[in-house]
Amino acid sequence: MNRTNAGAGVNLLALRSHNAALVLELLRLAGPPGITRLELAERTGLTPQAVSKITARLRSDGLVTEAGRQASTGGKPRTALRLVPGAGHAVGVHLDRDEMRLVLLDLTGAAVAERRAALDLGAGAAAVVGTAAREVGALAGVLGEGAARSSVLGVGVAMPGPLDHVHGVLQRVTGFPEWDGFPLRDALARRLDLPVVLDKDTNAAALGLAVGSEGGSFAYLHLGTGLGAGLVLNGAVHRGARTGAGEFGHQVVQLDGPPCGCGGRGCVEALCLGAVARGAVDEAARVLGTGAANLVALLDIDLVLLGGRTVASDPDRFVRGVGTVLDARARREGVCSPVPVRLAPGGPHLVAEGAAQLLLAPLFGRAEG
Amino acid sequence: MNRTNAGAGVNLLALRSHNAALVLELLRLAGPPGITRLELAERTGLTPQAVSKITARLRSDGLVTEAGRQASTGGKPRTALRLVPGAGHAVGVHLDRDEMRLVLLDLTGAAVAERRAALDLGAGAAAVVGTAAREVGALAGVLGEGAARSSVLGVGVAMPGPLDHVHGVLQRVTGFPEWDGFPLRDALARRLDLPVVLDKDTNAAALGLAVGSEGGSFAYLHLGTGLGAGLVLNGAVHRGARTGAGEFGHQVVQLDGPPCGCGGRGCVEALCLGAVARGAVDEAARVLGTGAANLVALLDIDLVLLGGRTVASDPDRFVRGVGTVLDARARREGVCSPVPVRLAPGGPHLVAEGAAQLLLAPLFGRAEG
DNA sequence: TGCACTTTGGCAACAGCGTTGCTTAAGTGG
DNA sequence: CCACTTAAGCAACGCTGTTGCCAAAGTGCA
Repeated sequence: MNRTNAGAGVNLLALRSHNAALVLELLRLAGPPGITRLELAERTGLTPQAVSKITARLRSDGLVTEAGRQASTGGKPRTALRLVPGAGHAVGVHLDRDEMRLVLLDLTGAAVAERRAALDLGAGAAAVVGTAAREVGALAGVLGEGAARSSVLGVGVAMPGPLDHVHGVLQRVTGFPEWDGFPLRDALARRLDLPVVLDKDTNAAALGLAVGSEGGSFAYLHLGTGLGAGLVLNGAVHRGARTGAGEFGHQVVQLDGPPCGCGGRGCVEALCLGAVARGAVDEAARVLGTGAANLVALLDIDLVLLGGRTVASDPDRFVRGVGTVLDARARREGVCSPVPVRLAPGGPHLVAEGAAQLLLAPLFGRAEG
Repeated sequence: MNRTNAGAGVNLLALRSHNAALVLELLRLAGPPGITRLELAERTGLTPQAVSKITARLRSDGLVTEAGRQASTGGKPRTALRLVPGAGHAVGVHLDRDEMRLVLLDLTGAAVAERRAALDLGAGAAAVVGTAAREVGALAGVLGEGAARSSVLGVGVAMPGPLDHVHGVLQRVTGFPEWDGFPLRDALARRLDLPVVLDKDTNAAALGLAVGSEGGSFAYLHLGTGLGAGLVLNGAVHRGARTGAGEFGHQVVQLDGPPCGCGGRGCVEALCLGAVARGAVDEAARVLGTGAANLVALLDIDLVLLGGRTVASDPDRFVRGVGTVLDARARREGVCSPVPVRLAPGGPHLVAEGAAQLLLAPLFGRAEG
């Protein structure tokens, strides 16, 4: 359940869905081999009987099924339970600078289908919404027209910020002033007659990476044509009240440094991309590492994941360079185990998959934060 | 309730205490004038009847009492409810470099008594624990020996980090290696036979400031002999898994800048305090503002509060200087309303009061994060 | 092959939560 | 004085997780 803000009173209905979501989340983490009722009971702190009742409900709803038995330990063997992949689907749309990537995920988060299309933001809102709607329709078409089709929970859309994920409104699309303040979520929702959720690309990526990992905190640093971050704190994507969190590119790491396109001076993004343009990848990694170290120290992050086209152009050097800075900083602070740096897994569909996870998340108790 | 980690299953007992805590939190926010049952129902989302039952329990527990009636709006006037201040107390201890400050708070967070004592960390753990225990005993003595005395929930201790608030163990006390790894919480708890909670001074300050404000996110920047931060995200103190969050002083804002005592270069703390030492307060404020702007952008913070002896020496210039940097950054990013900067309220007892709040917080549903 | 033992997991009864429907209490206003 | 309005408790209820019990389904030794 959630924070102590307004309307956080919990009645029996809320309790039920909370516990059901908790069980679903553990089932999702368990993956195809499944998890037994007694393990669920142990991990939730609920009694085995409560878990039996909850899983019985989930089974009769078609979300969960039995999946064989485990080896006996001297008595009746435990029955494994697992998610029914086809019980729910979600579409994820990644609107990037020049192309649109779409994925269709099942309940377990596995990609069922993918699509790509060219994207021209200059064509205006109506055209883009139309294209997106057509692509979503075509993608969902693989499910046929029966129950599978109606299992689509909705569409998640991820794109570069700034935007407002609460209201689903774009604030600004650099280079295309006609998009200022466009209510993309509602426009697409009306067109598709499906729930739509809008979020920043970096947040979607972070959510995609957070799925399948328990609790923990990490930062996803995306270095492509720009530099941004997605933050996961205690297992939840941290967006801030205005979806502004993760603005990492214009962190100043060199007071009165070289000017940046944003009007500031000494921004990480400018220093980083400038170095890359000069072919000084190691220097770029060192700058990125400095920003990452600031972030890690400020938030006590467990893990740093790197991604984006620029990183992908020389992944090892970036990972090594950032790691070196973090290690040095950790050693100075007397921390025993430095924060690990890794290349973000997931490949080119990471953002689209994360966008789809925006709709799956509520099922598994990951509230929108 | 909390995150989806382990043991987050919610049974009826947990539900009851959650809703009770929610009601208590609203009663605390309402302060002396109190709040009516129907308002509580509206704000919690529970039915009036549920609130009646919950408040009846709280009244029979002695935590809540009726406090007059509101003006009628044409029918039976609503009855206001308020906390019973004396129903619970908590002691807060602030261990600073050279002195120890203690406060005794009642359930509403009001200071009932205060004490000060000299502190010599060089005297060793046993001596300090002894002094602290005596001071706590003397402070609690004002409650007499009856029910009031037994209403003391425990003792919160706040001191400079690094430390581990989960295990209540100090990691390092700069200048006094004999304190490395000292289990202060357990030592004091055994001595006092009371629950003890340990946290960083900046976190305690942030908690103290968070009490009485709803939801929201803010950063408390403390500039004294060092520079640290306390972060409150969505109404909860963000500590990180290792109580490391808020390490703000050694954020690098000038790559390869002047060396800092920590071994790094271009840390905010070194630049800031260096400027202050040179009498360049405006420059110090500008540097602090740069770090603050980084933090605000990264986390989408609503408010920045400044405190600490150095800030107190020229508060207006610091507030103005930091505000200028934040405003400029906000304007560049096209944000309509810049993040406000204010002097932290609360005075010299802020940290000690926050330390005491560490024990009151669970009653009001503010889980330890 | 049979029986004792272990372990799983459903059934039934139960306590306790918030909810609903209703009644009583305590005001206002004509 | 009485009709009306609003607050808040009482009683019955549905639903939650819990407890106690028992059938089901294995293992392992005689």
